[in-house]
Amino acid sequence: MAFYDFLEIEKKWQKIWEEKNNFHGEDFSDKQKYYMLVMFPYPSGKLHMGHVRNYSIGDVIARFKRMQGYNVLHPIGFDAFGLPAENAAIKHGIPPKEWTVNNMEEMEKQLKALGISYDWDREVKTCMPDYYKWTQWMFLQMYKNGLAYKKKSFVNWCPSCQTVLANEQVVNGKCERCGTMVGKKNLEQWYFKITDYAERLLKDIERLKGWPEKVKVMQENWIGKSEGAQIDFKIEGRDEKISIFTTRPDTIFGVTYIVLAPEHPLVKELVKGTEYEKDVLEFVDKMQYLNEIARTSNETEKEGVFTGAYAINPVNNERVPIWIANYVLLDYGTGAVMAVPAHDERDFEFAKKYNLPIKIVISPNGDENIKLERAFTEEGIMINSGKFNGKSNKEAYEDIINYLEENNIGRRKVNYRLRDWLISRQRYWGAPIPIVYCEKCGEVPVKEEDLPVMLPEDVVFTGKGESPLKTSESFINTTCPKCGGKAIRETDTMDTFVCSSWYYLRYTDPHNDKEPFNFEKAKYWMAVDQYVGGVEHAILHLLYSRFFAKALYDFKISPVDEPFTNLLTQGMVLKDGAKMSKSKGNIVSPEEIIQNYGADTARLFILFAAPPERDLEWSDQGVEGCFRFLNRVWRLVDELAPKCKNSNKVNVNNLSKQDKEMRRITHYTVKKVTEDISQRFNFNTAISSIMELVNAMYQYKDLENPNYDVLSEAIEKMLLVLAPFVPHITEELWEKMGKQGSIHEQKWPDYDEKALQVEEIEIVVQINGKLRGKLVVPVNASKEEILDMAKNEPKIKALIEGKEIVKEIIVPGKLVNIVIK
RNA sequence: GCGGGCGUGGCGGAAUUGGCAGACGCACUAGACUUAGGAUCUAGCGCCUCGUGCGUGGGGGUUCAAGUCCCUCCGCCCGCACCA
Repeated sequence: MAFYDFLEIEKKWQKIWEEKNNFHGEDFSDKQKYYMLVMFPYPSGKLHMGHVRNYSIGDVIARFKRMQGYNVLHPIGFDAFGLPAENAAIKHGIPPKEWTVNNMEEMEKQLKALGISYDWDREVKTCMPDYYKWTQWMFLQMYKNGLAYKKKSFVNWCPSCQTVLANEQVVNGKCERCGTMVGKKNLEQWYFKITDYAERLLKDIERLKGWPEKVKVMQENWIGKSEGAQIDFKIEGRDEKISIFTTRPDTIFGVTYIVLAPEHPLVKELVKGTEYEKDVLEFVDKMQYLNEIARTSNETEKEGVFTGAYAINPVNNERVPIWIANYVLLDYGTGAVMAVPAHDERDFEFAKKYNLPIKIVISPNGDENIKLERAFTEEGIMINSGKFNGKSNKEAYEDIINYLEENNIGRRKVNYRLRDWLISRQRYWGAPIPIVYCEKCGEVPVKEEDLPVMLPEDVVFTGKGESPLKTSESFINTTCPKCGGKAIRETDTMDTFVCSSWYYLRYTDPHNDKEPFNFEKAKYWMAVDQYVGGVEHAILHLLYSRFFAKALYDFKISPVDEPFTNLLTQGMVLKDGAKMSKSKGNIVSPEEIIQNYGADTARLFILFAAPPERDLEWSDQGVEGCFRFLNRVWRLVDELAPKCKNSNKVNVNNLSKQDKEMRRITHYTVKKVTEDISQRFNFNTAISSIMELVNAMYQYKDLENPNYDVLSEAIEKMLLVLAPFVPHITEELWEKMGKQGSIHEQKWPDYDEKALQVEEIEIVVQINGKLRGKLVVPVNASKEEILDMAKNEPKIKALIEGKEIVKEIIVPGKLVNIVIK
């Protein structure tokens, strides 16, 4: 008997698949298309178990859909720009390109060793000029359409990565990549105007029926829509006004002070030359050095100072003091707030601390004599609010906005938390922003035909806060595309999330050198039918990609305005209850597992141990178990192949009871696996039902007279349904069975409804809802017959003897419940 | 605080519509084969006070019947968090 030599088998088939190139997605095929996408990896050097899980899930779906007759696009590539490459250059003197290319080669080998059915012809690498040329082209389209602009403002600065970060890349005040506390810097930077798309990004979440609720809620919160009013307050003795945003215009009569963010541009003006100047500027200074988290946590105590200036409440001309405080943020709303301590918890806390007046304008029941222990934020009746008194605050909300608009002192306003996407990075290893600065013409975009703006190689990596591109003479000096005069290049590169915001489109036409992709090809393949990846991209990559799709759709470049129809967020791979990490020393290397057990075992374990969305606890013994199962399959087919090779189609008219039962299990398994994969992606239960089939086959084959036609059918169907999970062993056994062609090019098996039917079924008999006996009855027995048989079952008969029967419930095919007193 | 998810044997997890709780796998126990076994096969395996018993985080409810529906409490994980 040949043993299961997984190393040999996997090598053999990987070579054949590569030569035959049979996982190719065909443009414009008549077959129905299916675009199966996994999030492409950063080329860190080695695959980790998270990758293995991601790609195994994707591969099962791709192979399954292919067998079901779809024209499947299943591509892979590398998100290849980014900091680690540059850090390697600083640390070890290896050029970023060399480091990245080596890593990609290594990871390609590992992906191939896993036997994932990628269309390798479509591989994209974002760091190559043939790709980043088009990333730069995308920038130019954004620029042309007014969605790319430059502005100076306080930005997030990671001192470790020595670059600015987008808001999305700051997690709990820390750098999303390296975990360092992020600071603030006032810099001139490039932005994409994602805020123009806030409403559409929000509204279209409704259309994402195939996305997890969790991700949709996260995006909704991130966009953070709130409705209210913008109201102008005059400043006493000045011409300027202060505009505030509020969601509670109904409380405007309760305003007792105004608060500006410390960085608000008016602050310095208001205090200039006054006795308050010193204190205020000191406070502003202090705030600037605080990081985001210390500044914005609601556990941080509220602090503020009076500016000495007053504003006038436009509805009642009351004079209210203007303060600055840490709890007001410059970049939300207008950076200024009207404070209504009676009806806002934060304002209440602040007013108590600094002894500011509290004026009640909404009362729970209309009563004016009420005392507040804390802010009253619920609904009520308007008081102390002039002509709005006596109305419900809900009604007053509308009336007051109308009043403000009529008198031109305020207007209805929708505000979003989402801010524009900061895309400049002061780093080398990214796509250069295609802009030059001309002495005469100023900021000028590079002409499309001059793309790509190539990354130079004569750079010095200092790791010191400025783009290394500044050290390249050959790069920096250029001529103006407009006037031909002397000009210098923009030295910042683009955030790598720009590269990954459109890669799914490039896969549809990866070798096009005339345009980023052909519209018709993209139209054929898009949208992505199933996207699989980690939930850590719930906001970052997934929101940016949605923005790109919409912007490109508006420019008539993309055929779709939502890129991903269905999204599966896989759980993490844990070891000893924690995420695998170097520092914890709980890493299991995919390479080692493949070496010791084979790729098929690795894939099988990872798919079997938990449903895909859930976290998965690594278990060496679990791997062992999966390896045992594959050996069981191997031995079974190895033993039976000679007897089954030349068998015929099953003659259904000539089957014993056991033959029928074997066939029933075979066909039921096909049904179950088909449903588990296609309806719910429950690979774990699909695999367990195949295990049950194999167990049943072991029993059956050792009977006195097994029917080899039945066994042959069972083996064939078992191998077919197992093929998407463990592609190598099934291919080898398919060949052993004397079958023609690759198992992966076979049609997904059907099941025969008739084979599923049984003549007798087991029925549960309950007394008062408790299990008291079992009964085998003909499948077509009537309710009366079933009840009769149940009552005559000796055990049941004894129990109901002499008791009054209150109720009898018969559920055909399931149970009988006799209720007695 | 708000939002989302989860809680089932020693462990990972099944139970699709309210209908036999614990499929499948791991671990464990006993046996067979064997020079040997960490291979393979067979059997057992929720708990206990062994009953007409108990049991899906706790308590209550609806129902002939609840892991599943309702109420309530507890615990854990994830996301957001002074957003005016």
